[in-house]
Amino acid sequence: MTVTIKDVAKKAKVAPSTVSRVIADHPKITQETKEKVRKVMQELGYHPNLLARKLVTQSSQTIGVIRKMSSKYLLSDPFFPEALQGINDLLRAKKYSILTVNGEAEDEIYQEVVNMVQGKSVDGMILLYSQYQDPVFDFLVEQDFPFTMLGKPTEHSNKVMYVDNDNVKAACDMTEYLIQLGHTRIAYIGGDPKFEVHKDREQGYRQALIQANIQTEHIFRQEVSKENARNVVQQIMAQQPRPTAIVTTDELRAMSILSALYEQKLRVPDDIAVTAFTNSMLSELSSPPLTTMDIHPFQLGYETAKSLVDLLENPKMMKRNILVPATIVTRESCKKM
Amino acid sequence: MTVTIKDVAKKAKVAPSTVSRVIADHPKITQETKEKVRKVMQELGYHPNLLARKLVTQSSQTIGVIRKMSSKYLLSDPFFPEALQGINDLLRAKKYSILTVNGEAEDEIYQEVVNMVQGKSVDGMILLYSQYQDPVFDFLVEQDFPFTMLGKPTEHSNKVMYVDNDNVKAACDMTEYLIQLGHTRIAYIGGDPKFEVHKDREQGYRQALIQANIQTEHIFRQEVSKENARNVVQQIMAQQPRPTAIVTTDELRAMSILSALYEQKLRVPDDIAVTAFTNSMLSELSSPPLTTMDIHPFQLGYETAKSLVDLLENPKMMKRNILVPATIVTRESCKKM
DNA sequence: CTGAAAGCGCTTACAG
DNA sequence: CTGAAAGCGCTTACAG
Repeated sequence: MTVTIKDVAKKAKVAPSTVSRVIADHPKITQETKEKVRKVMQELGYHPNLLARKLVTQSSQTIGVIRKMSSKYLLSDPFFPEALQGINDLLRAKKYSILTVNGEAEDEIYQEVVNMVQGKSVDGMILLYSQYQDPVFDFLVEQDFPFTMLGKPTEHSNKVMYVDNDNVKAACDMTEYLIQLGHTRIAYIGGDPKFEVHKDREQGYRQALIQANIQTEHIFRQEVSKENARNVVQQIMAQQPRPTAIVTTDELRAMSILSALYEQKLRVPDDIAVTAFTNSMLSELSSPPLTTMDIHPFQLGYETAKSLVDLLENPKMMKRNILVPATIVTRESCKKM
Repeated sequence: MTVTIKDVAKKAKVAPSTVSRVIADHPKITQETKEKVRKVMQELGYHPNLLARKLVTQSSQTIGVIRKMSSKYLLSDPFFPEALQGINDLLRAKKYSILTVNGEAEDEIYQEVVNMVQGKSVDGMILLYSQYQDPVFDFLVEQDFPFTMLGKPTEHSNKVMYVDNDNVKAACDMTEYLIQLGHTRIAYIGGDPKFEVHKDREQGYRQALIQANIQTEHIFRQEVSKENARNVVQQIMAQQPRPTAIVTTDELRAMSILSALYEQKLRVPDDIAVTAFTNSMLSELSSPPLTTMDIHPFQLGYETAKSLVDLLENPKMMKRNILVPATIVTRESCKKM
């Protein structure tokens, strides 16, 4: 029913191997035969079966992209679509397909990853998160399977290639920016430090305070939700003297805080300053627009994919990690004290 | 190097076909042989090569999910992650893998889709958009390739299965809601009607006005951007008498409008009411929280995937389309006149 | 209940 | 420059 290389060969009166070589545009086939074969391919409506090619070449030309939704809010974080777009663009250019895995349940993800690797469905993997004691990570390291991470690994960092911002520096820079604006009482609202990114940003915040000789730190760790935001805002406002600025680690978190402040009729930036990370469209569209650390999600994704492809093309390459500089974009959510 | 079915067969002293049957848990193999073979599989660390299986069974157990980014802002629209999650969950449960295609350039997407179909890389496809005269759509219909759409097709709607809201009704309901609140001058801000969803929602808006005997319609079609929002708000405010409510068709659009109103120091809902569609976290987190038409993106995605799997399992099934009811969620962005 | 054989649709040394 | 042959790793009638 489907037309195969043999059908083309028969009709063109050549061997199947010749047809195969024409498909690959092999240099040693005469222009004449190529044209003849191509004409027949046209006539018969032939299209190579990729599955068969993959089986014989032992290469799937496919990359698995693993995303872990540790909580519902991560689903909406605009960081991921932008990073995925970067991965997508690079891989498309390099003729790789993308097989996605995303889920909440750790063991579901783990099982899918194992199947993909063992079943030879992918040539490499990209992990979109970095978490302490992650079974997927451990499995890939143990199998010595090619993969790269968007985010700094918590261990084996000499064996694994990753792409990340310098999150310590980024958070430190953001906090320093607020200090320069005259703030001295600055709160920090981030996520669970079992994720490397949150651990680093907390540390950056602390570092800035220390360097500025500020004694009191205000660290809040929470899932993003409206209720949590109300809670934190209440706690912050109850302090004497109260903080005048809030560093948050992403846009949804920042929006939840803006929302809680709005309910309390607190004005941003007049009553309190708020900052975010990521710099997607949300920072620009929120009211007021958010001063944000632009971590360049697209480029992070792009470079993560590029590192993986480089590794696949040259398995013996020296490992290298890439740090994408993060830059502050100032908008109306902060002002000089 | 990699251990195959043959290696297992040899060591277990059975035929390769027997090993294959053990993997498939074939009922006619004795428990005894099964155990023997499984033990050897364990010892050797055998894992079936999925590529080989797919080749011989002529089935990829993979679905292609096509997303088209007609503009940058669509990248950040929280509708998509939620819908994709629904697709993901259903397909995982049914043991299908997901191959994603997304891009801006129409011909790039088209080329990838053709390759996937011709190359037998996928068993079916899901289209996450519906657009007039879309080459991908035409190709799939012409090939009679199994696919379902999230969104109502512009043509061939008898041949194609789709899942959607009743967008005419949803927009009509939303407009009527505002009318019930006492608004009579209501503006509508949506997207290009070449996309079916926007065509329908415009129509629903019109329908509500007609039913309420309101003569003047205010329709704005625009890409989402801060500048466009400023522009539209300016136009709306310049009218005499000016509209007192704005229907927008998604959350990012609504946020851009809130943002422009905020700049103009116009208060929502006191000076003007604003509504949105989708009802992701953004509606809840924006300031003020948005009254939104909940279109249940997760369920839309889930049902779209389910329809496709049903079709694949039973190619002769009667076509059926699914409409997911949309429901208004009221929040603080509207109030009685 | 199990095995021998053919075949899925391709690629790639090896000859000539 | 092209062909015949083997093989990628599986599954599945067909026998027995």
